[in-house]
Amino acid sequence: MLRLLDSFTRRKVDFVPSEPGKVGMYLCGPTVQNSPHVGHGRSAIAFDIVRRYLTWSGFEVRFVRNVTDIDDKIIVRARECGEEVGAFASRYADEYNSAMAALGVRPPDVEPRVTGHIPEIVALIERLVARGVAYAASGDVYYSVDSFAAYGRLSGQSIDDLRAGARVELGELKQNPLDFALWKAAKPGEPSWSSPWGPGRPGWHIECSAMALAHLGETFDLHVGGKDLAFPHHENEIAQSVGALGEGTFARHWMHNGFVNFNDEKMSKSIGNVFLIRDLLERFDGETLRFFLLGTHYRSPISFEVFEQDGRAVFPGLDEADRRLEYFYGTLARLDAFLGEKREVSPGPVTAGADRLDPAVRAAMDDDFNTAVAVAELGEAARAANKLLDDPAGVPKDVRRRSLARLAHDLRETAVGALGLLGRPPREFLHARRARLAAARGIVEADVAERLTEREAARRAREFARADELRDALRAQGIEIMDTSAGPDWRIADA
RNA sequence: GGUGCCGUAGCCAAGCUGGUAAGGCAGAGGUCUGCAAAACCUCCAUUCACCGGUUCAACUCCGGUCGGCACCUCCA
Repeated sequence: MLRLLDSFTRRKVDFVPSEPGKVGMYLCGPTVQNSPHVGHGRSAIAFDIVRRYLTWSGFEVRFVRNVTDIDDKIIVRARECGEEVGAFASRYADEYNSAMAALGVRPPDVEPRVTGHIPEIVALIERLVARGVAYAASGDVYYSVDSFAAYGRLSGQSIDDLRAGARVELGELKQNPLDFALWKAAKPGEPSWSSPWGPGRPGWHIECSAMALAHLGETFDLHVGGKDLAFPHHENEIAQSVGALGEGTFARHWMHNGFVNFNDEKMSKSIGNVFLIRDLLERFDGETLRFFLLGTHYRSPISFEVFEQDGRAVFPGLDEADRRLEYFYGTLARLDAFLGEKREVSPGPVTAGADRLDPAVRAAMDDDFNTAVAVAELGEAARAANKLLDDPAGVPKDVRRRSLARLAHDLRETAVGALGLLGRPPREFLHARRARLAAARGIVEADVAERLTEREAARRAREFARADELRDALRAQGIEIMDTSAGPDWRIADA
């Protein structure tokens, strides 16, 4: 039974979708006004995992992730760039999607855009006005938080608490400083759509209500997003949706992911400690970033440590993740080499531990998507595989082969199904990694191959002194030679 | 001021509907190897910021203290 921590009730609950076997899920996607940073990646990956695991568990998931392609900042930024708003937003939406693809995030089933849902938004606002929970003022429309008794429940605050801390100056149009805009009257030169209140555009929160309702219906199972969206964004979404449709509508459960912190402080554009995904991708494989992020539970803050060494940024966590991924893919490569073409798992007994990965990963994921434990289980399985590969003593041949086939199969199956990891041919990852590290150190791969051949000749002639000399020379460059039964191979030594 | 989160070995990080500390990195020793590397094996927290309380039993529950972070304004 899958259990998840519902951030609305702050309790772990059994997850039972309203319609058996089917799940409707909404994630607040990006406001496309800038290049995506690690925090965007974490959120996208965290919920990609939720979606993947639900799907892998047999649910039919309808996953909606919107693109907010019109808002104040987009207008300002587009103007700064001298670009037309629509083209500007599209450009960043494309960048977002390609960055997420590099992180192994699968595209949503539906990717609605705000500008494609103006009629739905206007209709929802009209409904709120008709119900008396929203009011028009000089071409704007505001939501009256006082009309919604449950306002603040998601974020655990009362209207009074919020009002006390509100830093917003009381705009004369708002009846309560906490009231928020559903519709904003157009200022000269801004993109606008016609509405019963005159030309304008949607406020920040209404679009998610409208698009979620449009694509998932009046009630759906999961609404997810970053912790920072809980207030006011998600709070307002609830107010709008329940305000328009009544009690018991909208999201049944809420999930929020934690932040990525930089040296223990939240990444923030104003502090200037934001790490762009595209910059990190120049140095690390997208899968490495994903692996690193999955090492921490989605609700916990991730400390993204960075320090400078020899004038160059060093990311210890990413380096470690990269090395670990090399281990996993290396294990898969060994398994593939052993199994050859016959990789199917035959029925019959396997060694102790060779069949525990699948249930262990499911148990971990069933407990509020504990990816850290799932990854640890992957490690246990890889170790068991390597051990059996290294030391066949005492294990009947057929049992050994079957166990290794099972391990190879489950390693991939669970890693891909639950975590979106280890889905590539091992050689591809291994060679890409080596090439990347080699390039960073100015090592020419062809030169290494040449020296390796030279050393092999020396070894064959049993001129070990000469062979060792060549190896030491390569090691001085940070290259490690690995003599295997299939001939010499090499890797970049760990820093 | 209001609200919420966090503090587990040198570092990263699970566990927290109570029953006696997963995993990874680093480190030490070992197996394998012509020598190595990789891989594998063994060791590495009598203790979970601190102080009280509840309990037969607390890292896990309650109260308090200290320290850190976040939200209340745009933010994944």
